[in-house]
Amino acid sequence: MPSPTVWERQTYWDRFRARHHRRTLLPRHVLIIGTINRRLIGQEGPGIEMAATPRRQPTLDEVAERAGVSRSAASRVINKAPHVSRATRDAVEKAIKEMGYLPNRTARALATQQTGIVALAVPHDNPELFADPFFAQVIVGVSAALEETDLHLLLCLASSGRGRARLTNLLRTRGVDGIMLMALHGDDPLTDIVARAGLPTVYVGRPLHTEPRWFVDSDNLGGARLATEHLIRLGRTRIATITGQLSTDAGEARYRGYREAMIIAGLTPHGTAEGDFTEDCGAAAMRALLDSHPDLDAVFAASDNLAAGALRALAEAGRSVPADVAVVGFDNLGVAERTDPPLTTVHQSVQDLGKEAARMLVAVIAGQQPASIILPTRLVRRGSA
Amino acid sequence: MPSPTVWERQTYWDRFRARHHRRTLLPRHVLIIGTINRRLIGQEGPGIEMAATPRRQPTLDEVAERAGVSRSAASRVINKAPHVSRATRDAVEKAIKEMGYLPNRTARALATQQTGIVALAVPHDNPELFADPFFAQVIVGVSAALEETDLHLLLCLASSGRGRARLTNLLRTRGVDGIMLMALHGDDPLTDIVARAGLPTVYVGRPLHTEPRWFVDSDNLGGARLATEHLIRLGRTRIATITGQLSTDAGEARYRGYREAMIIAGLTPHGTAEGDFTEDCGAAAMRALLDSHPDLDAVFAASDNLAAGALRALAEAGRSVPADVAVVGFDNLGVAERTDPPLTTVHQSVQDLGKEAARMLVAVIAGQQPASIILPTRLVRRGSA
DNA sequence: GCCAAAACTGGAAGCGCTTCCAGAGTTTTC
DNA sequence: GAAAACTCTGGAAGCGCTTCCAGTTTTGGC
Repeated sequence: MPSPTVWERQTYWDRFRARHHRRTLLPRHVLIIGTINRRLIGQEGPGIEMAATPRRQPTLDEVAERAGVSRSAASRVINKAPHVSRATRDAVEKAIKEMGYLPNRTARALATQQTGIVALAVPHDNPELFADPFFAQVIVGVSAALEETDLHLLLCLASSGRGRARLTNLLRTRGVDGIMLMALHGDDPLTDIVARAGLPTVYVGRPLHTEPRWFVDSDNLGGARLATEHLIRLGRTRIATITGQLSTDAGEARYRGYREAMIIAGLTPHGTAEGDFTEDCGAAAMRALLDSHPDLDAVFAASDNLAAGALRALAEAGRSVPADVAVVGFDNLGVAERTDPPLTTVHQSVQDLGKEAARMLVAVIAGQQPASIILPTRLVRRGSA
Repeated sequence: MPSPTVWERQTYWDRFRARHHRRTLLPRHVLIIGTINRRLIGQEGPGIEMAATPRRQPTLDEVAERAGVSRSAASRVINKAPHVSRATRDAVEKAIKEMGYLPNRTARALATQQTGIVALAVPHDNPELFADPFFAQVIVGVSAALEETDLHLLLCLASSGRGRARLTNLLRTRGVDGIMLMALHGDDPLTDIVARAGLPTVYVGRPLHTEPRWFVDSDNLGGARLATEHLIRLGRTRIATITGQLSTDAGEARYRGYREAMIIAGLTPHGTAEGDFTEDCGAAAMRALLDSHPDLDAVFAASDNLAAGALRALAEAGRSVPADVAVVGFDNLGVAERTDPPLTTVHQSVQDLGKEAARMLVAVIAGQQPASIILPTRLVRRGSA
C-alpha cells in the first residue's frame, strides 16, 4: 500500500475508493496517487508474486517524440499512408524498432471502428455435439483462412439463454466486425439475433427454409443423390434411408436427394427412419427399419455416425454387409474408415467449408459482394457398398 | 455517391481520398462529407444490397442528454457505482431502455485497459491433431466457465510461424486480458512468447520440465499407476507399455507412473515402445512389442487411440484380449467405448480441465493468487482388462 | 438551527489511436 | 515567371467511454 502520507491530504474520496476499489474496472496493480501518474507499477508487497509484468508498451506519442516528428506523421508511417518523406519514414521506423513499439489494438479499434475480430457462433445444445469432428474441421478451416488476414477468431458456444444473451450483447456492443453462424435448426433464435445486429454475416450451412444473403454449404442434395444412385447402380432396389434431423437443412436436403434419385430411377423409397446424426440413433433406426422392411437390401444413412450405428445393428441382426445389405454414409470425417467394414460414404470437405466462409466474411466486411458457395461432394468407395 | 455539389468545394484532398479510400480502415458505408457528420448511412445505390445496416448505436452522451444529466452521472449508473441519486438513476435507466443503449465495448476497453477477451492458444502442428476430441472438450469446459463471466473466448491455432507471429502480436498489442495455453512439447517457442508478453497465463497441462506459476493438469502419473496396478492385480507380470511422446509432460508422466507401479510391485518393465498418441502408431508399436517380447501378457497404452491401435494389432496377431493380453488405455474420450472389446481405461475429465483453467485465469486477471490444480483420474473397467 | 460529514453532480482530463485540414514548401505547366 | 498542382507536415478534433475532483446539496447529530 502507498504510504499514509500520500493519502492524508484526501479524506472522503480515499475512503470511498478504498471500499470501492475492488469493484472498479481498474487495471491490476494500479494504485491511484494524485492525478499526475495514474499508473504505479511494481507496488507489490513482499512475497506476492506478480500476476504479470505490465511494463508499459510505448505509445505512438512517445515514438513520435523520439523520432522528432508529430504524432500524425508517425501514424502515417505506421499505416503506410502516402505523403511521408523518406526522412520522416526512416526516423519513425528507427524509433519504432528501438522502442519495440506496437500500436495498441484497442485504441486503433476505437478510432477505426473495426475490432479486427470475427466471431464463429456454434449453437451447441449439448457438449457432446460440439465434440463432433465437424466443428473442429470448420474451425481449422476458418483459422487457416484468417491466418492470411489480421483478423482474429472469437468462438461463441451459444447454447443456453445465457450464451445467447452474451452473443447478442457482443454483437450489439460492436465487439466484432462480423460473424459466421454454424448450421442451425429450423427456428433457431440465433438467426434473428444476428440479423438484428446488422453485422456482416456468413452462414456455414444454410438454416432451414431460408437462404441467407451469404452462405457456404456442401452440396448435400447432390451428395445424397450420388450415394443413392451408387446403390441403385449396384442393383439394389429395396433401398431404405436413415435421415438426419429433418429440422436442419442438411438433414432435409439429404433426404430430398435420396428421394429424387429413387424417383428418377423409378423406384419407391423402401423405408425411412428419422435420426439425429448420432450413432446410437442410427442403430435404433436400423432396427426399426429391419422390423418394418425386413427385405431391404440397401441403406443410405445421412451421416457416418448414423451409418456406423446401422452397421452395428445389422451385425447384431446377422445381416452381412455389403452382401445382404449395402450401406452408404455421408461426411467422411474419420469414422468412416474405422467401421467394419469400412464405410462407403459421401465426402464433404468441411475444412473448405470453414475456409470459404472465412474468406467470404472477410470480403463482406471489406464491402464487397461475394457470391455464396456450394461445395461439391464426392463418393468415396470402401467396403460397405 | 454524394452529389457533386458536396464535393466541389474540395479539390486535392478529395481526389486523394478517392484513390486512397479503399486502403484506409474506414468503416464500410462511410463517406466523408465535411467535418460535422462523418457518418452517412444508407447511401447505397439502387440494386446494391447493404452488407449490413449500421444504424448507429446511441452513445453515452446521447443517453445522458436525454436523461438530462451529465455523462459522468450516466456512466455511474451503468457501472453501478455509488453516489447516484434515485432520481438520476431512474432517469438514466429510462433513457437507456428507450434508446436501447449498450455501452461500446471498444471504448470501454480503451478506458479501462481491459478488453474482456481471453485467448486459448492451441499449438496444433497439424489439423488432424486439432480434430482430437480432447481440444473440443477443453473448449466446452472453458466456454462453460466463461459463460459465468463477461469474458469472451478468442481461439488461436498457433502452429506455423505466421500463427505464432499473430499470437505474439495479439499479446503485445494488449488484444486480450489473459491467455490459456494448451499442453506443449518440450521446447515450444510459445512458452517464451507468452512469458515475454507478461500477461496472466494459465497452462492447460504442464509443459515438459517446467512448472508454470499457474496450471491445471490431470493426474497423469497417478492415473498411469492406477492402470498399471490394475493389470498387476489381475495377476499379469509381463506388462509392456506404449508411451505417448516423451517430449510432452503427459507422455512422460504416464510413462513414469507405469514404471513406478512396476517397481513398487517388484516387477521389471517388459517392453516399451514410444508412440505419438495416434491409433496407427499404437498398432505399429504393438507389433514391435510383440516382436521383441512375444510373451507379454498385458499392455498399458498411454492413450485410448494408442490402445485402439494396439487392439487392432493384437487381433491381427491372433492374440485374444483380455485372455492372452490385457490392455488398459488412458483418456476415456469416446473411443474407449467403441473398441472391440471395449477398453478399460483411465478417465480424465477434460471438460473440467478447461473449466478450471478458465476459472483460474479469471482469478489471476482479478489479481488473485489461485492455487494450481491437479485433477484426479480414475479407472474405468470395461472389457479389455 | 447550526455545523460537520456524507452524498451527489458535472466539467474536464484522460485511454492511444486515426484522420481532417490549413499552411508551408516544392515541383510542374504553359 | 506566375499560376497551378502537388507533397509534406503538425495541430486539433475526434472515436466512446471511465475516472478524478472541486464544488454543491443533503443529511444527521446535538
